[in-house]
Amino acid sequence: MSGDAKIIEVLKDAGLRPTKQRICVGRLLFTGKHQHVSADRLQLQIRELGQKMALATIYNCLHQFHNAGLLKKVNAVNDVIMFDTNLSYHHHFLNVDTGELTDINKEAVSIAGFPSLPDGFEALSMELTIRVKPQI
Amino acid sequence: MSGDAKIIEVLKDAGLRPTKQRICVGRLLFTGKHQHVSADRLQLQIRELGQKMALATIYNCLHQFHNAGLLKKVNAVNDVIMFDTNLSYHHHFLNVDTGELTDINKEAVSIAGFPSLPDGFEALSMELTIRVKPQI
DNA sequence: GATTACTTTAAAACCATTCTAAAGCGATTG
DNA sequence: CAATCGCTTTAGAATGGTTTTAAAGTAATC
Repeated sequence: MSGDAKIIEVLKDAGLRPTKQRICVGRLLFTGKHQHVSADRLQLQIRELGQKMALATIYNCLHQFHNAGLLKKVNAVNDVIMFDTNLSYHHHFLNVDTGELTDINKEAVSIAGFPSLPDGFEALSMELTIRVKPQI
Repeated sequence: MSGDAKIIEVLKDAGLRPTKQRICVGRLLFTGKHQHVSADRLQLQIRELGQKMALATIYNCLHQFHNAGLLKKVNAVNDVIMFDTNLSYHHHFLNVDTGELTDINKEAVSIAGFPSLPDGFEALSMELTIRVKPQI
């Protein structure tokens, strides 16, 4: 399990105990390839590995990872909370049929002119969503 | 009720029977001033008028108005479906504390460069959301 | 005015997410 | 290594926004 060592380190650095469950979720998420996940889909993936984990635990993990800055929360889609392993500033295509998100190449879009914020407010983040659907 | 005549016309043009309930909701929505509403908030407004309407009816109205092109659906906020009476292309500030949406002046932002879509997909809409919160 | 089709309604169902409180486990200490 | 302490996990119940259901109501048509 040399792969787990890295994940255990990441968890510890984030101030999270490296429990069996967090390591399992971490292994699925931090593969190097960015992905967009929901708790539900993660549970399926875990089941496919022959393992079992309470949905509440998966939600716990995702929120803890998010609070630790290991995941980004993206606009919920069809009432489902989605997390993104790509932490850098970027935008998304949203397939309205499936709810699937795809990263938009950062260079492909640029937002020109930042609007002045309402008085007394500060900006936290900014995200462009392009809703797409398969052509008929 | 000379004001209602206009709303009845709008409903008829949309192919919707001008029922008491649809007229009531229409009167609250199509005031000339754009707004962002949820079913819940609409029900409160209706109650304040001393009227009563099943929540399911309000949801029905909102979806029917949306299907008829009288309302735009905007990104759900805190698991609440929001509708926008401003049909033109524009963007939003989202107050993360309250869920309140505010239109961004169209001229204040411009999106430069449209990314090429995934193969076989067509774009439906595009929306920029700037998450804001009150300064401490 | 009767018929017909569409609407509204209250209540139940739904479903993603969160909460609860009891059992489990990781770390620390001696 | 064993005992302890506090954080975690868990199953199941609760929550809350939205949708469905099926029965009663109402707009339009003839």
